[in-house]
Amino acid sequence: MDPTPKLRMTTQRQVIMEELRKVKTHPTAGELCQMVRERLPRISLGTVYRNLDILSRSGLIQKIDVAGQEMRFDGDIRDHYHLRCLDCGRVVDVEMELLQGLDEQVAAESGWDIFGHRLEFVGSCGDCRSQRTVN
Amino acid sequence: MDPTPKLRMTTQRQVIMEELRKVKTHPTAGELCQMVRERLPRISLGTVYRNLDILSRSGLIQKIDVAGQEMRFDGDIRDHYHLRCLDCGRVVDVEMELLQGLDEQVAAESGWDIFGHRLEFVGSCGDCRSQRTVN
DNA sequence: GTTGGTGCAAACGGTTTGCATTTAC
DNA sequence: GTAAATGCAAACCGTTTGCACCAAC
Repeated sequence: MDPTPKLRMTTQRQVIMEELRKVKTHPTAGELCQMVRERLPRISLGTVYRNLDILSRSGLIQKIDVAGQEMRFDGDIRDHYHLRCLDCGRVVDVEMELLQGLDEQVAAESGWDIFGHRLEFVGSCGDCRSQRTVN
Repeated sequence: MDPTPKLRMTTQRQVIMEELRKVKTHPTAGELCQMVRERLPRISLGTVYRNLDILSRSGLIQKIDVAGQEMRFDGDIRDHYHLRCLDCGRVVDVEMELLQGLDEQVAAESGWDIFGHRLEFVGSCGDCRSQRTVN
């Protein structure tokens, strides 16, 4: 059965977590791999993916699969919402209270078990907007 | 510059729209291709993708890129929220009022232009839940 | 010493694209 | 007749996986 194989804290895993916690940019696996390579030049992208998967399953980081985009990762495990720029793709946190009662409302209406919700705002960040008005 | 090439209503495009509007299941491109092939056996998946892209850009259908999943398409173009089953992947509509004022609130807080938001509930549908309790 | 982890490269799967041919207008 | 659309197959790209070697415990 092998219920929960015990995690080993390897150098790679350690550094991946540290680098991810260091930034607020919600990097993709590839971006994070680049960051980690500054300290561990021989780390492979496959290892980064494997660790990001394990760490998010363990609840140590968050996988934020932003709609229709490359997967991104967040060292901040508190539940919060995101805002995505349609022009440059960057993702930032939204400072906003969590919406209360919605999950219960949808559970009652649908008859499903509701685990939670994902709210994502889409727009254009200041930088991209000003570039667009130039054109 | 070629600002907006004029759309031709081909048989393929017509049938793709008809089949998509016929169902409430938010099919993937592959699923829709299968459905369309009942009527046009020689249609290619590439054509389906191209048409889905064109139709959604034209606002005739909706692309619902559910986070981290295969892309799905919706013949219903009214703004509405979705509910996804984590076990079987199906996506259904949520009967719920649109949340008012959130976009303005986030725009004010962030300084971005906000185009809208996407709200997606995740849970387990009745079928999958009952299967799980069996195990 | 055991077993989980790593690096590498190949495979995978959804999506996009190049191109010669067909079709709507 | 012309430009847009099609079918086909290959390319693309993010992600996963198989495997031999390595390292945490």
